[in-house]
Amino acid sequence: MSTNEMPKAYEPNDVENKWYPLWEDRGCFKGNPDSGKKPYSIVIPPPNVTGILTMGHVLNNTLQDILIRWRRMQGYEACWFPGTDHAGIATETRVDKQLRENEGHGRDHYGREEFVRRVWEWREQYGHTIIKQLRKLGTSCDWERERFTMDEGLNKAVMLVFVKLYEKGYIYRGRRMINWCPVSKTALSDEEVIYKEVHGYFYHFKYPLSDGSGHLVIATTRPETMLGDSAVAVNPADERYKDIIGKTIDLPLTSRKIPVIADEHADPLFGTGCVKITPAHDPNDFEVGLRHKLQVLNVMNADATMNEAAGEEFVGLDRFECREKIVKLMQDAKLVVKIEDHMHSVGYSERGDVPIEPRVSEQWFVDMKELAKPAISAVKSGEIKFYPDRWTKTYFHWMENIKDWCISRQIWWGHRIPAWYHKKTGKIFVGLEAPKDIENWVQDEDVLDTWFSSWLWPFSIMGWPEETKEQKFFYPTSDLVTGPDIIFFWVARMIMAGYEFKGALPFRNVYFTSIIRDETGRKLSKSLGNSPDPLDVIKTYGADALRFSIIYIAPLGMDIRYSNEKCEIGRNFANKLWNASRFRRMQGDIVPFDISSLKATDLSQDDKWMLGRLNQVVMSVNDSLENFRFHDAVHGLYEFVWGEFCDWYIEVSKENFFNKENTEKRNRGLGLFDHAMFTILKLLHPFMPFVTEELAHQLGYLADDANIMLAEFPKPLESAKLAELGISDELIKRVVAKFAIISAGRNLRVSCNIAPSLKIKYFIKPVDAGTEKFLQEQKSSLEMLLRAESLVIDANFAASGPAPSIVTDAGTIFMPLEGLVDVAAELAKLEKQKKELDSWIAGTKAKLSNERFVSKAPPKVIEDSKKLLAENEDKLCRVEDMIAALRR
RNA sequence: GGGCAUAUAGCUCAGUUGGUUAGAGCGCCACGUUGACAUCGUGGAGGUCGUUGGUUCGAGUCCAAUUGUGCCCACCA
Repeated sequence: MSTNEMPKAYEPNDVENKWYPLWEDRGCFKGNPDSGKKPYSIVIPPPNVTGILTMGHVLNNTLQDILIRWRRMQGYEACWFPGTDHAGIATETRVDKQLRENEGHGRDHYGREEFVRRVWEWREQYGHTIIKQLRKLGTSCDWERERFTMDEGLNKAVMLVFVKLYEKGYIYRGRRMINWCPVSKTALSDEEVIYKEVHGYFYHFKYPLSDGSGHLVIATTRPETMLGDSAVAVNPADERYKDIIGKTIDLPLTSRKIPVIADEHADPLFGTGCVKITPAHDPNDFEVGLRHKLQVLNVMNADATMNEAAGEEFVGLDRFECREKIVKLMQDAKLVVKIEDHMHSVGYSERGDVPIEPRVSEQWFVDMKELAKPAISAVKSGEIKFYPDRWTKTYFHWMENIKDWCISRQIWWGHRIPAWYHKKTGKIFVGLEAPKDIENWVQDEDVLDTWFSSWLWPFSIMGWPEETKEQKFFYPTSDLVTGPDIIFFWVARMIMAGYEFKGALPFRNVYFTSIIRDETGRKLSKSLGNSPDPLDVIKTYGADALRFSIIYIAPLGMDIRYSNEKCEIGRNFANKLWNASRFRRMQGDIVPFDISSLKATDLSQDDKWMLGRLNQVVMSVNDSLENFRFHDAVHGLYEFVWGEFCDWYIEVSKENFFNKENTEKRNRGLGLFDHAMFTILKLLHPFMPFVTEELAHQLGYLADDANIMLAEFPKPLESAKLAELGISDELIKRVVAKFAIISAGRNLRVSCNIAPSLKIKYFIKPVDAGTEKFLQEQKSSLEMLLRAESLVIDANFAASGPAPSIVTDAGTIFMPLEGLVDVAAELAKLEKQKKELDSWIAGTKAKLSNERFVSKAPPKVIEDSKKLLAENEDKLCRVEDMIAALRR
């Protein structure tokens, strides 16, 4: 081995492209239900088949990959089930658009059967993009188990569920007011409506009474709907309008007379207290209409243009054109009282990005109330846990007020509703198979909401309704990682489906990810152009860097502020690992080493410190991951690897490594280094799969055909072993204090402008005999780290002249420089330190002499305070001595 | 209108059950190519924890009020 095999800087691209196919070929990702190990499973939130990888996917899938790799290394039979979602409306829109662009005709030109065929074709050609992209990120999904929500097996599951729920009476068909998207021309569920605060106008119109006795003033934000008005309502308790109830109105711009009715819906305190009632175009009015048996007059077409019922002069107008025209006509007729600016929230269609239109139509619904019950208690009892826990509140609120779910969609791409209508009798047939005498029946034209297949995902992906080994072994799944934006769409419904159809929870833990925003806090979106392409980022920084950085910057349960530059954190860190490994390679091949035969006498204090800290890190990484504290795990590792292992351990090791004479000692040092490095690589592997695999091989820790991703995840040493090796918190503290002396020595050098290359004399006056012995043993390493010409450790040291010095916990370090010392500056520095100590001591003394503190605070706290007080008093003495010496 | 979250260094965030006079990264300043690393090293400056009040021997950490910000739900004709 020679160093020129390892370039100075880590180049991730080749490494990543090399390992991924190898892992896949070697079957590293496979989940085997017969292994006899403990199961650990995750189902991917299926990305839309039309989708391309976004930063949101990166975060979400990195988290899942961390969990799955960690559990796999821990010895679980880990299986990550991947797949894609057919995304009904999105896909249909996409393919329709493409056909229009390429062939000049939209979907209607082709007819249902041909269009659906074209969508499948499209899916074959483009539908695997995101799956390929996920591989670039390093996700260790069991790709052989990839499923699509329109697969035959999943279709069977969907059909069966529909029939079962129909037979149970939970699914029904009804004429209801639903949310209608005029662009997609389909019904939507309540959850697919996005409310936006928009600026509009509040139009106050006069509605003349038919008997000529005057007029009422009504206010509306949607003048175009007046063409469909069926009544004007006033509150029955409203004295102002008592006498008008029962009269009729001549509805302007129409030839219709509509009644004035009394209904609680009218709020006497709002506006004029009179409200126009348009049963076909407003959900509240629809209810009023039902109560009063009013005519439901639909004045719009499916695309939200006005229909014949609106009147001749309005037919064909778009609803917004119609609005303007009506306002104009009302103004001409002097029926406009006023027009006010008005901010209000308007429901928009998620896909079409236009205001939805309330519309009365025949749709299929699921009555969710019974389904919700076990799903509520599962989360209440803690059988299913949410991380962060606060999402349970959102969940309960929705579940406890759950509404019927509108599941039919007037599109072609999706699972077709298994309902047939008899041509003559109109009878409804619902079943898995079409009726035998099919010639007498027509099938329902609608397809099911995409989520009606997604909610079965945790078991349909495992082959349900067939009884499969996979289900027996991997269901319920372990953890679910998803965004809180689909808690209702997906998470809640999966829980309901799990209990209803499998009789068991679908997953035990749900981790809700953060939302990714740009640096200025805006949501990432295509239209804002602030959405980086993860593949570009991977090319520039590496997949490991992207993965690591995004976890590193993800605050717990809050939004992430992302920018590409943040990936430098991960890139630099990968490079740091690379160079630490490069350094190791320069010291020669790996040597035989067995941690279990190690004795305390084999170890330097620095070794013990390093092993002790490494052990703490092992514990905390495992603990953090158990609690889904990814951020903590990553920060702990970063800090340890960079700030402790590289900054101190490698530096102190150099003395040993560069001295080739004591082979035994040197080899032991190399072995210890390798033990630590391999442990670090394993700990980091779930976060940075590629570079860790590469380095484990570069360093010779693994056979060519072995993989770090299948190595055992580090476990902490037993406390007996730690004690046996002389590793304790006390020892760790001592070594840290030694490092503090070195930092102080460097500080002295810089503050006196001593060239770093210049070797100088240092003196250390240790605090006590124990420390003196401890430091004395490590004199040569101290000399090296201080770049000292010489170092004297002497409890009785007294500077002969003015000597810059710094007082630390372990002792005082001096840098005597005859003639070069700026006495005033030194004094100022010491005075500052004295002042700080004085005030600290005064504060602590006051606290300790406070009777109530002494009587109420826990003994441990008091003891610690006293100990610190003594230490700091001692420190103060030393500082004062120094000041006196300088003044002499 | 209801709910959830959040407010800590110039920026982005840590800060576990209240207990040394608050930490990290980036940025900034100074110095530096010392036999892993300038995607680097060494040292340094910089916050009193949104505001007010309270509980407590002791509060960034608990409580109340208040202000700002973000999100969710409901509803406003």
